[in-house]
Amino acid sequence: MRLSRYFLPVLKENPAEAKIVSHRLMLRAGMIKQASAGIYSWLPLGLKVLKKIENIVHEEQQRAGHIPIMMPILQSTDLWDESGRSDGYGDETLRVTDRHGRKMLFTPTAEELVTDIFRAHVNSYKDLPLTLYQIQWKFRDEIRPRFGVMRGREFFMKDGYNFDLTEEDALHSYNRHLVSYLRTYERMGLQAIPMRADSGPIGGDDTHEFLVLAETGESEVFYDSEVTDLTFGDRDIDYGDHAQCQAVLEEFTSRYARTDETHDAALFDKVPEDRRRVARGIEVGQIFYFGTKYSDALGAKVSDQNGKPVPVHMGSHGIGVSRLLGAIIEASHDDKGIIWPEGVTPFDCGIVNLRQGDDGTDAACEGLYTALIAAGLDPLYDDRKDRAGAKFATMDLIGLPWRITVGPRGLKNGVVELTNRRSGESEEMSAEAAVARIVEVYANL
RNA sequence: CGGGGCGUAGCGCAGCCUGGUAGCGCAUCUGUUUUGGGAACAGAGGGUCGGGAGUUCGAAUCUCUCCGCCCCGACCA
Repeated sequence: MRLSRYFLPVLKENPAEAKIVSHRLMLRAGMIKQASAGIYSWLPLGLKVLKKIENIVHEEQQRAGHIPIMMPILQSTDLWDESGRSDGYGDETLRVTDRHGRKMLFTPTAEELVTDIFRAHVNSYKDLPLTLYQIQWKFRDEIRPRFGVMRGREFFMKDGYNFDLTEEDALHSYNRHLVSYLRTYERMGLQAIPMRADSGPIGGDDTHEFLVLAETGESEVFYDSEVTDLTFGDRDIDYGDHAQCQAVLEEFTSRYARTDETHDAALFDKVPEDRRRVARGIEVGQIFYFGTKYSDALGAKVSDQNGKPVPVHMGSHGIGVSRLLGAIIEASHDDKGIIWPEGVTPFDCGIVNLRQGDDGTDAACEGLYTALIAAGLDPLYDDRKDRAGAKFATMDLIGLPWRITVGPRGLKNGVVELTNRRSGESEEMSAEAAVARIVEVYANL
């Protein structure tokens, strides 16, 4: 993309309403525009990152064998009357009445809808296990929306639902989700720690929340510092293997790590004192096992091996996709702006032309631009006739991980400058070498 | 919902107390000179001062009312 033809409305000054860094930077980098309290329009740069995160979530869900569907944003309240959860979300549920007087609500979560699909079409244990998921807009009429996309009223969420014949199978689904979530967050450059949590209105016995440590997090968290040493990495895992998934769950959840909802001071005291940590965290996901709560209420049964109808065991699992943008920025920024991890960056590399209009630098930049595109990358070329400082400030603000700077001085010696946003380190090399280096970085993701 | 605050140009703000018909910085547009870390000069455009009602000869300013937004708390991906 050539910046001169893009729509990137960056702000030099901080909007007054934004108090935390991720919100400020998203507004300043021209990623979002507030439409009303807790509701945002996604501008081109923000939408690009949102889609990248969405893609990673899709890929990891499907790698785990989960099947994408899409359910409506607006649903009838009938199913909620049936599940007995009409007031489950209370005033957070935004209700509307259509022209015929039918009561509808904006989907805050979709256990009822998905269970209705299941009961209509699945009748045999042979069709299990089944996990359906969607990435779709949700609406919860938060008492006090704040922090930009971190606590919006409208938000983009992946919500998945597993259906299993037995409790044992359903707990494997739970574990499988935990494993797939660990992979998902790591691909975005995030460490999200699973912590024992409270189940809230979804209900259920087993539940873990995934927390990204950040000073601006809304939850207080208590953990054994050893949990921060754990990484999933790129280990090979068979998502169908119960023992393997169970082992990962034990590896990542055996040490003390809880949110304030479930914190147990006596247990925490058993952690060696030098490893006890109290911090704040941002919730970016949660997994639940709730057995037959909804299948009983809604009559979601299958015939078992003996031909007897039995209610299915279920769980539900969520990742806050739009919230993740805020969480990533909270975890990865400096005083100049955002620092995107390569996995989610809106553009792979920036090209800065220090002397726009100069035949030599123009030609060199065009060459780099086409070479990067030919290599399958997505560069952003700042071809505006602007001063260097302004271009660098924009690049730093929007946080692209790599930047190639092209100026007449370097070109005399046949070199361009390759800069890493995170380290700030620059290196001079030929244009070909710079392209090769960036290609290599993204190939290894 | 309880407590606090704000609403004046795209963004950040002053003016309000003590009424006299709107201003500053940034951004934008034009021109000239510039160009290796947010350029300089000259000029220009852009506002029913959140809406309504009232007081007054006269309201951004005083009064009432409605709306919107932000911050602290209870709730949540």
